[in-house]
Amino acid sequence: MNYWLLKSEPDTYSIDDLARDPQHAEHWDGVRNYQARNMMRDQMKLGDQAFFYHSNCKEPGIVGIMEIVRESYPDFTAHDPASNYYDPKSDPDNPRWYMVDVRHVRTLKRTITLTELKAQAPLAEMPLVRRGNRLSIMPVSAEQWRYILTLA
DNA sequence: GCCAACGTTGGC
DNA sequence: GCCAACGTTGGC
Repeated sequence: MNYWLLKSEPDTYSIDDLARDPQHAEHWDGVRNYQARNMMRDQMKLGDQAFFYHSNCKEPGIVGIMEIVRESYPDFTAHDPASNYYDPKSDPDNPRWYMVDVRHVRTLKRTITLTELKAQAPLAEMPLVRRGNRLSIMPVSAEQWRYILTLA
């Protein structure tokens, strides 16, 4: 099993939105970066777990845990002109972008803030805490996963 | 709102 | 294939 960290801006889609969904599950759409797409498309497997990370907000950090409940399939929002994620260059017959389905596992009692994560020596290698990293999907090692959970 | 860092685009 | 210009991300 693999572990991941998925970023979302809470103003757009928050952990509460996911928890509120009747199925507690949603498609993770709008990934428009090739590196992130490749990881999602090629390495994200059913049953993998992922941290839900709130970005670009007052208190950026890890707020919850999700599980991958459907492996990658074409991101239909890329072909919807009304969508913010519309990509006219993506051919529906040869989709450029993919998404997975995630299920809410639990919301942490508190946010593990980016500031706090940056202060942890065992997490120094995480792309998240490294300068200038903007990947919206990144792998988390089993060691890092366990360590982060001890902070919660 | 600022701006550094990074990815993408497209002319050449 | 290079690289300047531009757009986006996301912390602060």
